[in-house]
Amino acid sequence: MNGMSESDERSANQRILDAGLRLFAAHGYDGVSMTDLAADAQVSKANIFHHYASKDALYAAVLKHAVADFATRLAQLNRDEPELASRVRTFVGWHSRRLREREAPTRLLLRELFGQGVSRPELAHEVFAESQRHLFELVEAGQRAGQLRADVDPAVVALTLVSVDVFSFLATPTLRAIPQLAFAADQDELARRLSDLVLNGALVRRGERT
Amino acid sequence: MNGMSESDERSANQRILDAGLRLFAAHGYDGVSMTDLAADAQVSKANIFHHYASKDALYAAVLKHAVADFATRLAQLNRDEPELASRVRTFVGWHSRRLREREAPTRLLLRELFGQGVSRPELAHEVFAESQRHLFELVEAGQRAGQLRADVDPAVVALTLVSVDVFSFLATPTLRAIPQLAFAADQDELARRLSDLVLNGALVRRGERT
DNA sequence: CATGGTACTGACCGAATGGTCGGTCGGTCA
DNA sequence: TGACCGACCGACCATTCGGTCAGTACCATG
Repeated sequence: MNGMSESDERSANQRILDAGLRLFAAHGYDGVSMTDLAADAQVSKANIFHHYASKDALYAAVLKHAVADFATRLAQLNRDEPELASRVRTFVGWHSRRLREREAPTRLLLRELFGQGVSRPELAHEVFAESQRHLFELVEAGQRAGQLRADVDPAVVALTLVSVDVFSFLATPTLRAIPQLAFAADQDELARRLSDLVLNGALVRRGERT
Repeated sequence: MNGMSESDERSANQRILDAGLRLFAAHGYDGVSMTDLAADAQVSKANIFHHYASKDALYAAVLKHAVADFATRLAQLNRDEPELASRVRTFVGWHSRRLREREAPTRLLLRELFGQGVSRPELAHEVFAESQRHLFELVEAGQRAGQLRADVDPAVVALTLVSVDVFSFLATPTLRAIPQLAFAADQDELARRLSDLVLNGALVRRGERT
């Protein structure tokens, strides 16, 4: 039995990692001091340096965990949905929801992806490329099935979908304050409207209606 | 004649503001020290405090200038372009280009917009809302002219266009490293493909081809 | 010439920073 | 039992932080 009085049975190391994830995600590398970290993890500052050689090393470890966490969950996309429109809608909603429910790792990775982090770009890079790959395949499958135009670049579709998801996630507070855009704070509503736009386009057409 | 030996005839105050813009945009509020600022502006640290009451006050001033700079240039959108498709393409290209050519203020404003700044959200908020308003009008005009579907929400179109622009801007280094997405680093190419997707949609249609 | 105001500086301050050190404690294994 | 080890801590260190202050140089107006 260790000395921890109540609850919080996690190892000190785990608490450090958790605190790092939460604080670095919320305030950025420079916005968090080792003293903050130690207090949040209920650990002595010296103990953090016992587990990690430097603040940089801790940040790197936190980032690595965030990446691992993300990568594991990426594989579970449902491929068996028959209708293409709902497959796209499902992906967008799922992606959008995941950003929010894993807010801390998302923020951390985005910072790296945007090159504003302490520059460990390769990691975030991998995660992003992976999620894009999934979308490429989805679109290409739609093209092979003859449901999607052959002359649209799958990359534009993929880029568009995740861009809107990411932007909506990051700008949520602002969007909520603009009545016309408030819908974007609801992931399902966003998925519905966005996939409709991307699939059907904004121009009027001569023929049918979906 | 002041003591400045060569070139750099700008006032000290202006140099401070410029340094603040550049450094805060690149490293964030916490990532920049007053000593860094002073060195970059070729001014004594005490002089900065002579012009601005605190680091916060300087940051606020820098942010205000960035906003002003942005707002002035926003009004010059060409409304006389007859064809709708090229109007959209023009807007996207122009917007995307402007983010890049005004990189520092853009980064500063985005940080605020994403709520990761020192929380002065109202300012960035205004700028964003304004650019969205322009797009709303563009789309609504298209709808009145019968060129755009009446049942698409102008807000989704607007959100989509700026989302992709912003994401492409922020993630440029990453995008360049992914062959399929490298096109997004070229603003004109991005404008072309994005506006095609948003206007025409990805689904195959029975009738014509654009 | 005095006077006063503004731009500007070097030297300095207490607090906070990332990081170190000597040492305690509880367990493991020979 | 005793040697050893990793987890852990309080106290401490040099440096840097944002900010202050007394004073100088310069220019305008009386």
